[in-house]
Amino acid sequence: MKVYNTLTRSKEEFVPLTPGHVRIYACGVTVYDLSHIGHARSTMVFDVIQRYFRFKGYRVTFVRNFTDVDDRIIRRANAEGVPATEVSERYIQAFREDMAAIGVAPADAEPKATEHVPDMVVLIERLVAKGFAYTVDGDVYFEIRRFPGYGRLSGKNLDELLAGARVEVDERKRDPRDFALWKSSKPGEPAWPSPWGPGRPGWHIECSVMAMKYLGESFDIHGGGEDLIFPHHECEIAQSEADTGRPFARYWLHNGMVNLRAEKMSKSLGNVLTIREFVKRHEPDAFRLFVLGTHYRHPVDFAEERVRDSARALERLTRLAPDAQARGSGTSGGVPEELGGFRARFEAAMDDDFNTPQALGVLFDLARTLADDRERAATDRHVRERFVAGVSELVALGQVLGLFQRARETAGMPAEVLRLVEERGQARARRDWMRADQLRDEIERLGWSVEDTPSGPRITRKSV
RNA sequence: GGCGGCGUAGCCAAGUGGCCAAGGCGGAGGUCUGCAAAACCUCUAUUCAGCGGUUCGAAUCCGCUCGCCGCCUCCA
Repeated sequence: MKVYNTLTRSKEEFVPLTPGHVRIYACGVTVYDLSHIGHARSTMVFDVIQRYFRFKGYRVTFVRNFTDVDDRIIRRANAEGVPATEVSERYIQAFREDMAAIGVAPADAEPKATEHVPDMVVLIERLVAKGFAYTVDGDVYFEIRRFPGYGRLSGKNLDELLAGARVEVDERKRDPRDFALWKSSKPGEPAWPSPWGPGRPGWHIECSVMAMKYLGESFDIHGGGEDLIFPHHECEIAQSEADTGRPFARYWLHNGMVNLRAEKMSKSLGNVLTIREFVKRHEPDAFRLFVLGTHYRHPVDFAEERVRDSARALERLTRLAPDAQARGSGTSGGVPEELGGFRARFEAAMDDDFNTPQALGVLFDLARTLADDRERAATDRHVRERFVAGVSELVALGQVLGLFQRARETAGMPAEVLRLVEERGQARARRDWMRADQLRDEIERLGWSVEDTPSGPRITRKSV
């Protein structure tokens, strides 16, 4: 299996530190507001990576943190006149709901920064003791010059970094590029006790501490959005390795951004679409297909129209079996030999740095074969058996990507719609076509559509 | 300015030296059908931003040009 490692800027053969066990840390969100679809993509990408390792038979320990101490959280809390924890808890809850809505599995551990402050203090103390950090007026800074590897991950040249520094120079720092490990808190800000006085941790230190606490001083994969490469991940490496003297994460994986109107989606640009808003209009699996249709390292331009294309593509897979989306139908007995090639191709694609677009291509190829089988299933027993086994295989492979986790939305179908559908069925039975068409129109008005198939009416929610 | 990436059919998107350049959406034709759909089948890039070069052979390697994006500041 090969993965692209940002550290070496090349695809490398993946070999876990402990045979058979993969340890992954993915940077989560800062919980100061609702998460948007850019967060959704990043989270989903690592969800799929994690799922794929399990599919390959690895034991996986997957950690995704919450940053719940941050300037923006404090600002919001002050604006609302509530404690910071109220803001962060609200959005942690929202994040979990959003992730559940789009089928992202919870991580094995989802630690919060505020629950690990004492551990951070300990690490900072050690960095001070070892001469990598210094104290100024209750703040503690990491002295990047003391860590020779600084800049390696992001490919930054230290001199150029200094020249291009756009941050206002803090005269108290020994070097403008030094970053905060600990910030003394002002009145009204959350504070924790420390040898340097009450304060709160800098952003980067939390991930170092939580990653090492849950995964060990060295672990396999550290992931996040590519916008975190510098300075966040660069600083994590410096802090961690300065202390342990050992390699921190061995493979660094970064996902591309979600753009809206050709620009990176971000709060500061005001071009965000929240997950919450998104799922009102689209099926979760349509989003998954949309996201996985582009390789994770590439940027993806968001457009409603493209999600609708994905929704139509999804139909191609789900129409194969009315129950294709039913949970649990993914377990299959024997897969006929002539279908074996699909799984092999699927794995080959995924083994190559999680090439989900190619893996999806395999799924669509399989779907085409099965569609043809279905047409001929009525008259050929062998073909029928192959079709049934093939659909199981399709569902099984789709589930590796996190697709088909829940039954189609008919569960949320209003009783009214159900009643109209039944009435229409009766009208059709007496060949009262006029009444049947009239009922179909009524159902459409309620936001659902009916299609007649050999096995009965198929009701789906109309998307937008 | 520094670093990194991208430019493949109407749209989206794989492919990074050699069978006919995956797959999806859209489109065209056909089969089927109360109707409408859906489904199914077939077709839809002599060509990979442009120009040079290396090679028996390049979308894939090298150089230049043009266009776009990200990071260098909080950011998934």
